[in-house]
Amino acid sequence: MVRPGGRSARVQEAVHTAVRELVAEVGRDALTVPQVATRAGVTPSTVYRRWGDLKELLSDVAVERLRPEAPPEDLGNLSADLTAWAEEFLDEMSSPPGRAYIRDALLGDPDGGNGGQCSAYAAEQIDVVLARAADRGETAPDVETVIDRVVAPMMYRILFRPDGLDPAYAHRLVTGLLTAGA
Amino acid sequence: MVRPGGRSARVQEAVHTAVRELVAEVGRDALTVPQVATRAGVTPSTVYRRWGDLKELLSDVAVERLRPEAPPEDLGNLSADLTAWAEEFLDEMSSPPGRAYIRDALLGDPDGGNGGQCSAYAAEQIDVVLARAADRGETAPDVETVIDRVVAPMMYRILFRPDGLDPAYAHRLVTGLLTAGA
DNA sequence: CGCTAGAAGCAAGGATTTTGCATTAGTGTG
DNA sequence: CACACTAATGCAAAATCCTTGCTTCTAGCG
Repeated sequence: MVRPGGRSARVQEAVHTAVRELVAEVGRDALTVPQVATRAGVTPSTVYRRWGDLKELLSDVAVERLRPEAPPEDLGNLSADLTAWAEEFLDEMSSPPGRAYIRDALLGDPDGGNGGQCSAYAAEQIDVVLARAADRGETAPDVETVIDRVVAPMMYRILFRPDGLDPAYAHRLVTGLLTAGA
Repeated sequence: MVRPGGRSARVQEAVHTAVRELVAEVGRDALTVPQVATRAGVTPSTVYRRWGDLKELLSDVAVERLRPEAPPEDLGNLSADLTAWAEEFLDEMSSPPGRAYIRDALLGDPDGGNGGQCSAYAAEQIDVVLARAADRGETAPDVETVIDRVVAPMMYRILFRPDGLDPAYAHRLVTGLLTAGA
C-alpha cells in the first residue's frame, strides 16, 4: 500500500528541500546522503530505503525542478509562440544548472520513467501552443513532429555539444519546421 | 609527463577489460571499484587515483565501446547508405546495453568531453556517407543538418522515451530529410 | 648505468552503505 | 471513535567502500 500523505510526504518534502539547498551550498559533486539526511532531520537509512541511491534521489529532485511553472505565453500566432517557447526552453536547459538537472534526471533512472516525465512536460507545453494555433485556424504540425524537429535537436546539442548554443539556433529550428512544410 | 606506454597501458587495459567482464557478469548496478580492481589484479587505490570515481571509469569504458568499428557500408546511393547507417545506429543504441553506455558516457563527464566524443564519432560516420554522395554527384545535405534531422531525434527518443522504437522510425527520418528538401 | 619523476602498492583511518529489530504513525474497518 | 494492520521511520552495529600518506617500482632520459 502506498502512502502519499502524512509523514511520508513531509519527509519527501524535507529531503528534497535539503538536496536543493545543499546543491546550492556545497555543490553537486560534494553532496552525500548522510549530509542530506542530517539537513532534512532524517536518518540516512530512511533515504537509502526510499531512494536507494544518491543518484536516484537527485533524479527525483531534478524532475520536479524541470516541471514547467506556467503555460507558454500567447503572442498571437503559432510562429511567435513556438519561437518564444523554444528560445526560453533552450536558454533554461542549456545553462549549467539546467544541464545538470537534465543529466541527473536521466542518470538515476532505473526504469526510464523520469526521462519520460521530462519529455511529457515538453510535450504538454507544445500541445498548448499547437491547440491555440488550431483554434485560430492556423495549420500546425504534429506534436511528435515538433519534438523531432525542435526539441530533439536542442536537447542533443545540450547533452552532447554544450558549446556554441544561442537563441538563434532555436529560432532557426522553428522557422525551418514551419516554412519547409511539416 | 604522460606515460602512454609500459605498465600504465597494461593497467588501463586490464581495468577496462575487468569492467566489461564484470558488467556482463554481475550487472552495472552491482559494480564496485574494489571488485574491478581485484579482477584486474590491481589495488583499489590505483583505480581511484587514475579515474577518481566509478562513474568516470565507466564513462571511459563507454566511450571506447561506442567507437564505431568500421566505416558505414557503401550501398550505391545516399538514401540507401544513410538509411542503413541510421537503422544500425538506432538498433545498437536503443538496446539496453547501448542505452547504458550512452548514459555512462554522459554521466562521468566532468568537462563534457566524452559526450562530444560520441557526437564526433557519429559525425565522422555521416561525413563518410556524405562524401561518397558528393563523389557520385548526388546533392547531399550538410552534416549538421543530418545530425539535427536524423541523429538528434533518434537519440532523444532513446534517452527520453525508450519505448516503441523500431527501424521504420530511422527510415522515416531519413526519407523525411532527403525528400522534403534539406 | 644511474637519475628522475610519474605510477602503483600497501595499510591505516574515516566515511558511507547495508541490515535487523524496535517504534511510530497513516489507513481502513467495525 | 477505537482498534487492528501495515507501511515507513529511527536506531545502531556491521560490512563495505573511499581517502590518504608513505614506500616501492618502473619507464624515460642523459
